[in-house]
Amino acid sequence: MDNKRGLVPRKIKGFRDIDANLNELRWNIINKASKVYQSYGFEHLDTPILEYAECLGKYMPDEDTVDKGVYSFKNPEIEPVFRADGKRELRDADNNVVMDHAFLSMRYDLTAPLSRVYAERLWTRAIKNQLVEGTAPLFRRYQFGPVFRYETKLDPGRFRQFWQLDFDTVGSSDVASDAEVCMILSDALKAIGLAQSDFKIRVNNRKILKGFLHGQGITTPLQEQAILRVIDKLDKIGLRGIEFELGKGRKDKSGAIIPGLGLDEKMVSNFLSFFEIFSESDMNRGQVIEALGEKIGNNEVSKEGLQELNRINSVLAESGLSDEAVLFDPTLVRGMAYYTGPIFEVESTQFYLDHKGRERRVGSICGGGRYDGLVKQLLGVNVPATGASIGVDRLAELLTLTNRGGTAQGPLLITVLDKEMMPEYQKIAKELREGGVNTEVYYGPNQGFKKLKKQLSYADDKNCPIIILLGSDEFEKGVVSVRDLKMGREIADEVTDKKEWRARVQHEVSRTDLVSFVNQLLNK
RNA sequence: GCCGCCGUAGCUCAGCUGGUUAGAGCGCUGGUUUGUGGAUCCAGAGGUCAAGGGUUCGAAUCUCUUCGGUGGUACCA
Repeated sequence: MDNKRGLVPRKIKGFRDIDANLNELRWNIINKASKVYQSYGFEHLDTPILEYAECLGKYMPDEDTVDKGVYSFKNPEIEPVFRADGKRELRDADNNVVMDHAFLSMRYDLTAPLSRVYAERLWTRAIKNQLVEGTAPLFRRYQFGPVFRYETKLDPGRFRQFWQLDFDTVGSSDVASDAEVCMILSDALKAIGLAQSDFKIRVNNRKILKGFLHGQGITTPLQEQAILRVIDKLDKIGLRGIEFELGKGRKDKSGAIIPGLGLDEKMVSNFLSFFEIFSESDMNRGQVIEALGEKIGNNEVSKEGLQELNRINSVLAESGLSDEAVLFDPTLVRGMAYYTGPIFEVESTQFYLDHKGRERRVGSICGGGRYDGLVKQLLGVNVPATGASIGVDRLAELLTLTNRGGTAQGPLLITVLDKEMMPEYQKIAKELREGGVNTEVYYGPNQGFKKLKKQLSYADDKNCPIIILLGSDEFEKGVVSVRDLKMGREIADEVTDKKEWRARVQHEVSRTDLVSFVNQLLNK
């Protein structure tokens, strides 16, 4: 029996190949957004794909395997191990430095590497206790690139490698910088090509909810998390669903039983009365602030949160961001536990039809918030930070699904009618490239007169704007046949006659005028 | 992770109350056209019916397990 392991070319589950069209879309998103980020003063930072697992804020995995959604493995080289205070290497009984293999992780977002970079720069000051809260330097950077998560269930549109496009401000506790996050997101999405009506930026402040929960006697982080998680589902399951999940639990339409948190009825009704006026309301930002003021009473944390919202509102108002563009939504939660203040989410308002004709939506395309405690794990000091991230792949998917993806433009193609004329083809190609035209000479099989058709379909598949035909006929006349495929595609529906079609798109051009003629066609 | 549905050619699917050589459309290859897109017409290649076990004289069809997909649900630093 043949028990040798075989080789099959295949892609790892949850990863994907990106074709020319998607790449064009992706880079268009990145370039447009980056320009906006730069215009606000953010600098471009890149960090490695791999980091020490401990620096990413995850627990040390005990085996070299995927741990809690993070791809990790043991570094093949050995390095000194540090003492708990981080100031020195750990020593063994003989006073030798302890060496070991560190665990490395692939980054699961761009925020954790940012805090590593920031903390690394301040490290010497921190261990000398020279770092005082409130004096940490300002650092603003943007970053994009792939991040990796080991997802166990791969829903459509959810991948194990995907791109993020982040911008963050570290070192400012002023919530005006949170208002700025909204401005940047709005500018960036518009630069990418979305209309104002295509998206809504929703804003909330964790402090308001937190204070309210405290007022209700919810104090442990675990309880808090559980309740926030339920509230997060409001727009999905509605007030009734929230009522059941906070209380006794419920059965969903598939028959699955969702256990409830078992809060008592009094508390549940308090929650409901807090949220009901905000669920599906069309209050403007000022009205939400007013309504919240009545709801939160004297709770200090909530009041602080409300004041912050107020400040954000006044900045937004002066920045021309309307109540339609940015709205305050006290029911917004967001999953991540590390957010400490204002939180943001950008929701696409677009619907699309899936292949079975069902109406669907892409949902959240950006997210972010203030995370004043993130660097603390590394430096022991709170450093304020806020920022947001555009989900590049989500957004690309949205643009594709709503037919705004576009097709990547191919090069001009020089067909090969006669192999003997290859030097001439190369010469023309060189001239065209020097004239600024992307030019490909056909190298595939099917060269020659008889196989021209194959070369033409190749050009078609590659979305080439122009093809050039040069055989002995043309050569003797000192001309080149130039076919405008781009125009050909445009008139294909109205012109059905083959000969007429060819007459309209194909031109004989003198060899000497070729480059300028081609450029004329391309710039038309 | 849990529950439901599904898994037949590169793609979309038909065939399934078990019965001889498993079909279609699109795509692909060649021809129609010894130098011209899409179209037309003709021909051809391509499948151990997801994998493995069971029931049976006989399984794409029934059954079990695994894997993969999908719709919910949970999780999402």
